[in-house]
Amino acid sequence: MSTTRGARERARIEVTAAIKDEARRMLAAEGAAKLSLRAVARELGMVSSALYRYFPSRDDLLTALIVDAYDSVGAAAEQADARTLAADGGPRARWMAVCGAVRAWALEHPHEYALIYGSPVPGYTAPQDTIGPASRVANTFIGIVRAAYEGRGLALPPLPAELRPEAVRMTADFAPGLPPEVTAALVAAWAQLVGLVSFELFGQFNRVVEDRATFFAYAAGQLAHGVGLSTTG
Amino acid sequence: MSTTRGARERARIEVTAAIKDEARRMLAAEGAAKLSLRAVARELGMVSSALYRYFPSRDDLLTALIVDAYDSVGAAAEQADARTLAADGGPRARWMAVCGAVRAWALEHPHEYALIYGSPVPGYTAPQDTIGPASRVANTFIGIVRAAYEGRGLALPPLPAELRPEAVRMTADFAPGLPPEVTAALVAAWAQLVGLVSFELFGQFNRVVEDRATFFAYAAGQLAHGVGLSTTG
DNA sequence: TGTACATCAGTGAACGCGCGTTCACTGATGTAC
DNA sequence: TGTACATCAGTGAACGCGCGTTCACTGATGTAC
Repeated sequence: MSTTRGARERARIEVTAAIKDEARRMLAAEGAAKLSLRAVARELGMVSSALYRYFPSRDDLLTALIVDAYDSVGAAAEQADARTLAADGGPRARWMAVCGAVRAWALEHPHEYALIYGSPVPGYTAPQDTIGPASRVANTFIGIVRAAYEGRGLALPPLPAELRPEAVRMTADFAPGLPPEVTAALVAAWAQLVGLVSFELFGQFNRVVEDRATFFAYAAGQLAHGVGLSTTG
Repeated sequence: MSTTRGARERARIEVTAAIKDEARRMLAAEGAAKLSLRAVARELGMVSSALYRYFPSRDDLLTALIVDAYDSVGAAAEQADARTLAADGGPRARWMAVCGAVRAWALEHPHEYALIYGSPVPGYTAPQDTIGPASRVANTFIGIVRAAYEGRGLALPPLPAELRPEAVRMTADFAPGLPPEVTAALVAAWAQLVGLVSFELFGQFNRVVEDRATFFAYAAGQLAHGVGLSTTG
């Protein structure tokens, strides 16, 4: 009974996965706005109404894809960090590795990247479920900087007085124990990193930057410096 | 006759402008993907086919909106710079003013911002016409940094050797006369600035950064530092 | 082990909707002589 | 100044298309006794 019920359940899991895979393929081909339940069903040889057994609406399918995308880039970041740590990399090496992993993931999954870091999909509002997975990459960076801080410490210029309360609050909210200077610098660096990747991915570097990998490594190094990670390590 | 022909031409200009205005309003209400010729026509009390007298296709209307958006943010940046310059602001003050102007424009025109700096519109490829207007903001920053460089000079760390050829090429292409260190830092700063604005606008700062204006000013100051603009001036 | 019943995946038709674009047309405005 | 002609903005109907979602249904799979 647990095995037979398991059979039906396993089938359900497989079909759900197949729907998401096909949806991801369509996302890559056409973009989020053109993602349609009917087209996904057609491609899978199902009738469109059958998809409603798996996703109650188009928006729920979108949400599932968004959660998966956050998890996918989060896992890529965590793995890059773990690998570097295992190879005795210091905080700066880990920082660079994670930046590179985010960029590599984005280049491999441009439409999933656009889904989570690009312009919001019109008419769609992200539900609560996306919050947890959304923070995995940021948490990886926090971990790196925390390790550096607890090691040799981080030297950062003092915060402007106006920002201090906000930085203290942010620190308490999601990076307790870090100095507020570090938290503020980290949030800025994270936004700036996404700016770099988005520019490359969305074509803003066309006719401007040719050697993108080298340029990205340079800019990621700048960001590391911005959060107080020195050139060594 | 020049006046009569002028009458017809003036009417044409007015209707063209009305179409673009209405399209912009719909952009703000629904986003680029939902922009439809039929809806614009409906709103203007015209029949949809009439729009084809003014724009040969939906994509051409989009292109016109994109060009206008680039010009609009470009003008905002240039004006902020000119005002600061007129008030005897130094390069750093000008930098901060232009960063703030870009952010302010983005907050006022979120969908037009998304149109030019967000994820690309699926199925649309920008024609040549957009290149010129697209560079107005960047050119404003180049002008500021050039003034600083030709004044007291800018102290920046040396470039990584691998990036030098690329930085030299970029300099020759669009910032001749600047040291390559400055060009590279400037391009990175520009991408990072857009990252900051996008995070705020696209909701990535929800539950993270509350006091966005203060945070932005802090981050823009960091960017100024990154291109060698010191705290004075 | 066998039977009666419940669950649930998938079907096929239908609903009402909006879209971009084409085309032959009307009628007003502008031009040439 | 008046007339014949050309230009061109706007009309209305039509084309073919795809979409999300609902609903009553069939038939296979699983469950309880």
